[in-house]
Amino acid sequence: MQPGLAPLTECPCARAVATVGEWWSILILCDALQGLTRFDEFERSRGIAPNMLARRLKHLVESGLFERRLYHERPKRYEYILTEKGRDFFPVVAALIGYANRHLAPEGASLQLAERGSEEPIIPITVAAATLQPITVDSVTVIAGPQASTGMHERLAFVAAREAATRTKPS
Amino acid sequence: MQPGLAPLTECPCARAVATVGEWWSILILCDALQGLTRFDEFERSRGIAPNMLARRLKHLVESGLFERRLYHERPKRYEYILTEKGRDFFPVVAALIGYANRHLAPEGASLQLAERGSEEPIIPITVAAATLQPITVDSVTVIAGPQASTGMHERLAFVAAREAATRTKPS
DNA sequence: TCGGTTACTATCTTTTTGCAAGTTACTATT
DNA sequence: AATAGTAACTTGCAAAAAGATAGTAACCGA
Repeated sequence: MQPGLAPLTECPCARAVATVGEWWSILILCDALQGLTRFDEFERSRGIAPNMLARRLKHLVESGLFERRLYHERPKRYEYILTEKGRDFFPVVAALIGYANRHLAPEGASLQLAERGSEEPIIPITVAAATLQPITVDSVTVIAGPQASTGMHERLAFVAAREAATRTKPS
Repeated sequence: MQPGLAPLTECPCARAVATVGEWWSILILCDALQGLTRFDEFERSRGIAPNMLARRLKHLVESGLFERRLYHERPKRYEYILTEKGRDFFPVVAALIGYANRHLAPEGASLQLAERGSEEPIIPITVAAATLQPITVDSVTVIAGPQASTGMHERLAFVAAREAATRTKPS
């Protein structure tokens, strides 16, 4: 009755989580977006064990978020610089920082976003590109995209049915 | 020379990741934001093992993102409904979906955001609340918040120094 | 009474994490 | 020349977490 699981790899969230979804990857990206590039900088910044860091960096390089670049021959020294794909992850990190400062920092923020230059604090919000209307549960849903599989369509149909049912008998 | 690690718990990213940072939590939230509420709905939606699901749900309830509500006495049946804190995670999920559709779906999107009602597709962007300017690596930095510790200030000073250095000798 | 539903727990195996230590290849200092 | 330091890792191993499978408890409906 309920849709079989739409293949895990089809959901964009699942893909994102498979790429950057472990604990450390997000923190490493966060550091990188703040300008860190070198192995020992990441290592010391979070106190991550070097084997973990090596694994995560390898994965992130393979995923195309970092480029491993030789910056010094003899001895070979590498740094990890963000690709365009990596840099474009910033909005997600920004949204996460916004969320954390709203809900997970009752005593006040320790870190916030600011305009580069003026240092004017920024509060991040996620909006629809076309209308600039904020994205909320009440105003926005998900729909099938052009490449949606049959399974995905079934799943969305199921969710829509559930939603209609709860609206009839709200609480 | 380099700052000792600012305590892990102080970085908003680290807090967010500690709360919702595992693989499954984000996917469960994603489902919940689409309207699923019941144990077996989550279970079938992703094919998650029931022990895992129970653990994750417990954690999310303890973190205040879900409320476990009895919807049927005898036999006791519970559903998991999002709290305000849980619903406010939607912008982060939306940003993630946007990222995944841009960079991780070369063949095209299977799932996209849309206006509730009109079903008009929406592309999510993260902007500064005050100016509505998009948040990018080039235009936005992080600065210390009012509650920043000494360690955090040191860390940011280090990052700023690094950045100044790379600007002098760019590549 | 037999099967089905819902919401789990229990057990066990596999995988991942993370600490500690070691390695390689240099440069800089004494 | 010997020692110390830096940078970027790798290796080995114990502990923790994940994940598959199976079982339980309380009902309902035919």
